[in-house]
Amino acid sequence: MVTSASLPKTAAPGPGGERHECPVDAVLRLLMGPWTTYILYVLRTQGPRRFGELKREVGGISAKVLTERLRMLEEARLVHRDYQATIPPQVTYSLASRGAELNPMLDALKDIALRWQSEDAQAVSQQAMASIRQAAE
Amino acid sequence: MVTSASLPKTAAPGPGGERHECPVDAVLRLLMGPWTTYILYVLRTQGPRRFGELKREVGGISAKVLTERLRMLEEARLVHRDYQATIPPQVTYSLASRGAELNPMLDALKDIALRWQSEDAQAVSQQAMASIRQAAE
DNA sequence: TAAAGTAGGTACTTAAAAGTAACCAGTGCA
DNA sequence: TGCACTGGTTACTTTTAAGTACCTACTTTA
Repeated sequence: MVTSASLPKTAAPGPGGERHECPVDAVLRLLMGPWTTYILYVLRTQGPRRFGELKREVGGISAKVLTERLRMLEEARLVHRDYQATIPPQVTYSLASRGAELNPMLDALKDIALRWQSEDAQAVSQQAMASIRQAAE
Repeated sequence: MVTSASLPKTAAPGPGGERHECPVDAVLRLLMGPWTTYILYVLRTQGPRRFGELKREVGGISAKVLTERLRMLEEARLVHRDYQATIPPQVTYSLASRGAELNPMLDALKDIALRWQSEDAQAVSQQAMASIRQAAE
């Protein structure tokens, strides 16, 4: 068993026990599942969306998982849920202020990710060129 | 099935199919599993470490999962593996330059995470105070 | 002689997450 | 009349990830 006192503040301790010690990990756990960043991306770029619209735009997601994700994001106050008890009911989801707070971080992450991707693509194409040259000998 | 052409560049497409479309998601997938950020944290703050040391410092992790994570981080070139074929063999892991590139992003994420954590703690304590006042009436 | 440490690998089990399909109420539309 | 739309919920199945335990080969130490 891991003694929590011995763990640094940014630790992600054992899966069984005392999880929510590291705030960084807590935020990463919000973003990590499949679909989550995609949902946030749609709300960021397309603006507020109703449940059905969201489900159609995030093509392939099931209603169950979309509901789970939205509930989780709502609980973390990253998105806001507006329920109108009309018939049929009208539920609109929008990015809350906390969602917008993530933007600079996500943009920085995007810069890194794109740079690495192009570096890797370059490395792969160079490898391919090398093996073509080798085959030509 | 989702047509990849219809997906925005930051999409995290269906779990079955074409995953590695979104570079942001690709990086998040590196960081997300349990232990991963912890391993990087140890290498960032403590410097290069051997396998056994790492296993002891990341208390509670199994050799299997530590190996998996290190292999994944090595393949993504976040971590460098130095193998010395001595007897017994000596394997040292260190943070590669790509690992250091993540630092600004992780620091920004840490700022957000800590702010949210303290905000939430404050909200919880205010709620507790309110229910105490209510009980006192 | 036997245990402990080196850096893992392999097989099996378990638990969590995701996917699939059916269903709800109430109304509009053909 | 019967299907589709609204925003989900529930039960069931499948997939995936993680955990546990045991194994290697060689050396040092007690």
